[in-house]
Amino acid sequence: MTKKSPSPEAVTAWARLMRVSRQLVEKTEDALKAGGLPPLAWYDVLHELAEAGEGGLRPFELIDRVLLAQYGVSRLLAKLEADGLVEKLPVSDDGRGQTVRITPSGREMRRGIWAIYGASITELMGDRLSAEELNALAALLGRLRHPPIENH
Amino acid sequence: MTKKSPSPEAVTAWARLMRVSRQLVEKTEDALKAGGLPPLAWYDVLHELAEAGEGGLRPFELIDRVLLAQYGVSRLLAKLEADGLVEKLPVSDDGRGQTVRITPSGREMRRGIWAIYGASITELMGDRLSAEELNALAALLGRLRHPPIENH
DNA sequence: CCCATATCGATGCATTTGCATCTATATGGG
DNA sequence: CCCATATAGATGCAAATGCATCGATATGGG
Repeated sequence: MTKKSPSPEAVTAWARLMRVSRQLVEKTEDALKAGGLPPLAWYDVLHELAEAGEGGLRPFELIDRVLLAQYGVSRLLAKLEADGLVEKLPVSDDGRGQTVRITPSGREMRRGIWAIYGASITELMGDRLSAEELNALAALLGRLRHPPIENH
Repeated sequence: MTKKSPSPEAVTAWARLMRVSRQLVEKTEDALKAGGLPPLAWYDVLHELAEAGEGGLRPFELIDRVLLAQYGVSRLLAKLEADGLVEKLPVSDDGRGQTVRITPSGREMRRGIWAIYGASITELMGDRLSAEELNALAALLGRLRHPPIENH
C-alpha cells in the first residue's frame, strides 16, 4: 500500500481550502465577538435544536451533526443551559440520557447570531461568487465530504 | 448599509466549506498523531523556513504567511527551538528582533511530516477530484481569499 | 539629544480544548 | 438473576489558545 505524493493541483487546492476556510471562520468569529455574541459553535447547536423542534435532541445525536467531540457537546450544553438557552429533560426510557430542547430565549439568541452570521456569509461568499459558481463550489466540496455527496 | 441575508446557494456552499475543511484537517491531524508526528502548524512553519533558505525569516514575517497570531508564532518557535528544529540568530541591525533559520533536523522533520501529510492530501483530495476539478476548486476558492486571487 | 510613540517579541493569566477516565444506566449471555 | 460489557454523559487534569500587557529597542519630531 504505497501512498503516492500529491499532484501539484491537489496541493494548490488543499492550500487554498485551508487558508480560505480559516480566514472565513476567523472573520466571522471576529464579527460575532464585535457584536458581543457567542462563537459559531453556539449557533450550530442552537440551529440543530431549533430544527429538531419541541421533541429536542439527545446529546449524542448532536455529536455527529455539529462535528464536535463528546466532551465538547457536554460542556457547551452546560453553558447553554446555564444561560437559559436550552433545557435538559430526563428521558423516560433511558435513565442515562437526557433530551435537550431549545428555549424561547435560545431561539432569540439564534436569530441574533444569525443576523451577524448571515451577513458575514453574504459578504464573504454571496457577494463574491455567482449562484452558479456557488453551486459548482458546493458540488466540488460535496465530493470531498465523508461520505461524499453524489451529484447528478 | 443594510446587509441582506444570504442566498440559499451561499448558505449551502458555506456549510459545505465549513464541514469539509474541518473534516479534512481533523483526518490529517489524526494521521499525524497516529504517526507520532507534531501538528500541521509545525509543518507550515518548517515549510516556510525551508523555502526561505539560509537567510531565514524574522518571526513577524512568519505571522502573515502561516495565519497564526503573534503569540502563537512566538510560542511555536520556542518549541521548535527546544526540539532543535530551528535556531534563532540575533539580527545585527535590529536589536529587538531575531532571525529564525531551519536546522538539518528541522528539514528532516519537515520531510517526515510531509510523508504523512502529502499522503493525506492525495487520499482526501487528489484521489477524489480530477486535475481539472482541482483547478476549478482552487480558482473558486481563490476568489474567496482576502485579497482575492485574480484568475485569467 | 531627548522624549513620545511605534514595533518586535515574550509572557502572566484566564479560558478553551483534548485526553483519559469516571459514574450511572442499559443490555445480553449464561 | 447475575455478571460482563457497552453506552450516555460528565469531569479532573494537562496542554493549547486568546487576550492583554510587558520589556526592550527603534524611530522621528522638536
